[in-house]
Order: sequence, then C-alpha cells, then structure tokens
Amino acid sequence: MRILLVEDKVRLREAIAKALKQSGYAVDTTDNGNDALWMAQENSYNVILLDIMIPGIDGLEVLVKLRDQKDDTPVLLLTAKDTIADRVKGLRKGADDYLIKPFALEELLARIEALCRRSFQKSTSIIEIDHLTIDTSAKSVKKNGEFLDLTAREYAILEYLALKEGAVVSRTEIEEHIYDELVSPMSNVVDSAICNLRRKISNEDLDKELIQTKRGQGYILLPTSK
Amino acid sequence: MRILLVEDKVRLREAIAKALKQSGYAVDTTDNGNDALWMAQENSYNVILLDIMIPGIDGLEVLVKLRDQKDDTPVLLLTAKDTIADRVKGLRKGADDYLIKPFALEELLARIEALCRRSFQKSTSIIEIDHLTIDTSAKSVKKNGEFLDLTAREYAILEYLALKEGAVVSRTEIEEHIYDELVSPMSNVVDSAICNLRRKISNEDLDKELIQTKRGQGYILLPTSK
DNA sequence: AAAAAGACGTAATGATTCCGTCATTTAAAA
DNA sequence: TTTTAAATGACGGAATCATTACGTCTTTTT
Repeated sequence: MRILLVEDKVRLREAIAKALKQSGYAVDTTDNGNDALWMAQENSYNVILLDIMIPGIDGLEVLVKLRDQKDDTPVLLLTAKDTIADRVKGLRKGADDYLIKPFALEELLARIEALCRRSFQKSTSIIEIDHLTIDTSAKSVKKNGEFLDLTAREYAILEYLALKEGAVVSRTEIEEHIYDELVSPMSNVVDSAICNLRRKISNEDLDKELIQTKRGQGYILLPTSK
Repeated sequence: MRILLVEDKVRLREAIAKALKQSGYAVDTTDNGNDALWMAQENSYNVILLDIMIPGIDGLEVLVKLRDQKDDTPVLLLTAKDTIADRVKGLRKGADDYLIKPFALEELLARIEALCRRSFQKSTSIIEIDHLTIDTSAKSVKKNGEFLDLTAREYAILEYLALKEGAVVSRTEIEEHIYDELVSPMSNVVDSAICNLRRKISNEDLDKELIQTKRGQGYILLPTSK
C-alpha cells in the first residue's frame, strides 16, 4: 500500500507520515499542490491524503485536475474548514472521503483502510482462448477480432465451457446449468447447440476443433497449447 | 440506485427517505436489525444506511453479519454516539463511511453519491458517452450540449446503464436497482422505459442505437468506439 | 469380420419466447 | 382539479429454440 500525503504544516505532516509508516504503508510526502500533482502522475498510489489549504494550487484544484486526467485514485480530503458546503463541494468534485482537522490518527487509519479495501476489487472479465476473446461482462465473443453473432443459449454454453476450460463437461451438467427447467430427456438440445456453436467459432487456419467430443462423457474446450 | 435505510426513529427515517426519493433513489426502509439483514439478503442495494442504535440486532452486528456473508454492499453508518473509538470500530468492521447525527441532508447525499461512484469504479460525477453527457450529481443529461428532458425513471435507467457501460444489464437487474419493493413482476415497465429513452437520446448523425438489445440477456450501453 | 447397437452431428421446421410499441389506466404532483 | 409521469396490458412481428428425423461414425457383440 502506497500513500501520498499532501500537507504543508511540517509537524503535522511528519506525525502523520510516521504513524502511517508504522502501520506498514509506504509514504511519500509533499507540502504543495504542484508537486502533489506531479507525484500523483508519476507514481501510482493506493490512496492520496490531500490537505485543502496548501501553497501553490490548492487541494481542491489538485483533486479536480486528477479527475480530469481520469486518475481515480481514492482521495481523502483533510481540512480545517468545516462548513457543510465545503464538505459537499469536496465530495462532489470526486473526493472519496473527508476528514476535519483536528482528527484522531486512529480514525484516519481506519478510513484509509476502508478506502484501500474497496479499491482492490477490480475483476477482469475477459477470457482469451486461442483465437476467441470472450467478454463475460458484455457477453460478447470475438473471433480473430471480429464480433460473433451468438444467441443467448450459444453464448451461455460457450462461456460455461470456457470457464471450465480443459475439463470434460457432460451434457447433463450443461443442461443443469444453462437450462432452468428440466429438458425432456429424449432431446439433444445440447448437441445441436454445440453443433451451431462449432460452426460459428470454427477457424479455417486451425484444423482442430476447439470444442472436442469425449465420446460417452461429454464435451471439452481445449486450447491448442494444451 | 436503490438504498436500504435502517433507522428506528420514525420522523428521522421518513425525513431521510423523502429526501432520498426526491433525489431519485429507490428507497426501502426498516426500523430494526433483523428485518434489515433479511432485506439486504433478499434484495440488492447500492448503498445501505445503517443506524447503529436500533432494536433487535444492533447496526454493527448487522454489518458484521453482512460482511461474513461476503456481501460487500457499501455501508454508511449513522450514529449519535461520536467517540472516536466507536467510529474506528465501525470502519474496521467493514463500514465504508461514517456520519454523526445530527448531520445535514446535503452531506449525507454527497457521501452517498461518493459511495455509489466508487462502487462503480468511477471517479467523477460526469460520464461522457458519445454525444451524451451525464452529470450524476446534478442528475441531468445533455445531448450534443443541449439538456434533455428525461423523467426520473428514464434518467435512473440511463444512469445505471451508463455506469455499467459496456456490460450487459438484464431486465431484472434494472428492476432491482431502479424500483423499490412495490413492483409487479408481469409487466414490461423496463421495456417501455427503454423505448422512450431511445427515442429521446437518439442521434440523427448516428445510425447506431446507443442502447442495444441483447436478445434473451438484457440491454447494453455501447459507445461507438467499442 | 460383419452386424447391431449406441453415440454423436447436422439440418429443417414449427412452436414459443422475446422484444418493441402503442393505447389505456392508474397514480402522483402541481 | 388539472397536468404529468408511470405502470400496465395487449399485440404484431421477429428471432430463437427445442424437437424431430436421419445420417455418420464408433464400439461392442457374436
């Protein structure tokens, strides 16, 4: 965890920095807005503690400039001013939290923790398998960079196979996961869906089928590398 | 955006609920911990406002139980107690923010906004998508620089789609986040709202629909760049 | 080795589901 | 009350899906 602390009062700055370091954070400090902006651009911090009343560009401006640059590092504003209008203004401009001086170090630490906790939940939604790119968030599939036109069912099956890449998946398993009601036993819905899928995702350059059949067991999605 | 408000004092609860609704949130309320827990499990909220001193299980316990269940809905604790130890305790147990009563509604609103923003990984209140500019703070939308006249629902749906830009959003997900408890299931409110929205945000210069339908899956807001 | 039985692939089709829109009713706000 | 917004319900049309039927291939049995 790396933190940027922007505070012009020497003693306060050093007290905070010391406390943060003791809690295991890597801390960079500065006493003015220009440097703060520059440091934030050069490095990537988990949290920025920003005093509003600082020399040079003031804290709020630093915040605005950061957000303009699409920098979404969590920012906690520190200030001595405490009118509600100020707080609202700060939060509306993109701050994540707001603390009024004087504050207890304990509370600062707890709030920083809360900010860090949240910033750590980015999840990637892209699965790449050979020439296929599956975006589970957009529920779209690209073959060699071009969007494929899959139906909802086809997509669902492909995604399921992709998530279980390299594992044999039985028909019943697919039925249970993709179809909510019970499918009539004497039908081969899955077969035909797989058939259509294969046609759509097939690649002329590759002679191999991406979806292979394990006779008597089910299907398996196998990348060429394996 | 859907919010769960847990507060036992009737007048305060209703005042807050009213203010939130006026700001365009879908609000469910309860006055005790047990119901709160149950409601949080049943529905999916964007933010939970949690008073600590409530009948039944107290607010902190509700928080702890939620986190135990891997529910990471942003929680804002409300309390009259204001010792630093309490605040630290609340934050350490997984709260995302903390507000001391009495507070200004304006500040509450600003903090809720910040929490929503963060849960969608956005840093500013302005979202730009193609020819649309959405100001989530002012709750206004511009098309090619001109303000659009959207109804509250229309705005709410557009905002939600925009926050999830590039991801498929199902009808039920929209219903769950835009409408509060009182919705009849067998209606196509969402469909017609989307229909009206499309009409309003459509752009003659563009032949493409900004809101695309993924048949059988839901809707997706896709900028032309993608 | 041949035949039978079983497993899987493919294509066509018709029923069904899903979606968009409009007209009407209900509810809420001014 | 008047006005406006939201919800509902119905309906046409389109896309999708399950099913059927049949062909091919593989395995097993005799």
